[in-house]
Amino acid sequence: MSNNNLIKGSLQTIILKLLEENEKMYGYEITQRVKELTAGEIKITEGALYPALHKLEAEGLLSTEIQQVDNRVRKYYSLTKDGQKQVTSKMSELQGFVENLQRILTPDLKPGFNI
Amino acid sequence: MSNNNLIKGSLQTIILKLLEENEKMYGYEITQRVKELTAGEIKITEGALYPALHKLEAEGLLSTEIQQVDNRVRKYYSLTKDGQKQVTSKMSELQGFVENLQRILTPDLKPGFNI
DNA sequence: TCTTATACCTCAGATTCTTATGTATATAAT
DNA sequence: ATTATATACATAAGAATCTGAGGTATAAGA
Repeated sequence: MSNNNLIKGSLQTIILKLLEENEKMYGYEITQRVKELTAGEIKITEGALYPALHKLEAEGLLSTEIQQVDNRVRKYYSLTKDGQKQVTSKMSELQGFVENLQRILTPDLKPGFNI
Repeated sequence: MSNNNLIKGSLQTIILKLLEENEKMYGYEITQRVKELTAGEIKITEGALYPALHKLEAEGLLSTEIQQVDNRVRKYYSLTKDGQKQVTSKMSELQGFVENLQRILTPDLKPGFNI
């Protein structure tokens, strides 16, 4: 509820990874999934999510498909081929960063820590 | 060397934690320590570091002390009492965020993963 | 009827970074 | 003697990414 400023830079990876697991999702669904997975501790704001989705689409990593559900419009996003490739590299980039972070912040457990 | 955009938000915590372990450090020393701890994978740029140090000092978390070493000026930073308190909360905030990130990104290992 | 939930969107402002630039001394290389 | 690299500080323009507020619209529950 206030540590969300740490998200910067990892939101794209979160979106891509969720779409790798789910085939297709719409924006609102993504916010709810993240809230659910983190017990409400991380809340993706719409002001961050939608611009991020639009950017990923503009970069060719996501494709969209509009559906009508109960008179409501849903915009489904799914990974393109380029997007599928990017998931892997974005994930290892983020994992590598987290490992480096642990190396800096927990100097006691240097050799092999489990993630 | 390009995953540095993920640092956003965690630089303050890195600085505070290093100072908790080292009593006092100067800016250039911090950049070298981080480079050394991460095998050169994370490079703190001066444009990011110095403003961050100044901000932490302005917030009363760090105090400074200038020293002359070989006709060169060094500005040593150390934790104030407030700074010492903040290290703990910033650290648990960051650890909590990383845990939530793992919950989102690695849905396979939900129960108890080691960090 | 009003609030909450669902579902999309934009935009001003804040924060935090990168990259470039500037100053200055010391040392190693050419 | 000069140039490049290392040490050591700093600022500033611009980019990227977020927060928070606002807007539109439908559906369901109080």
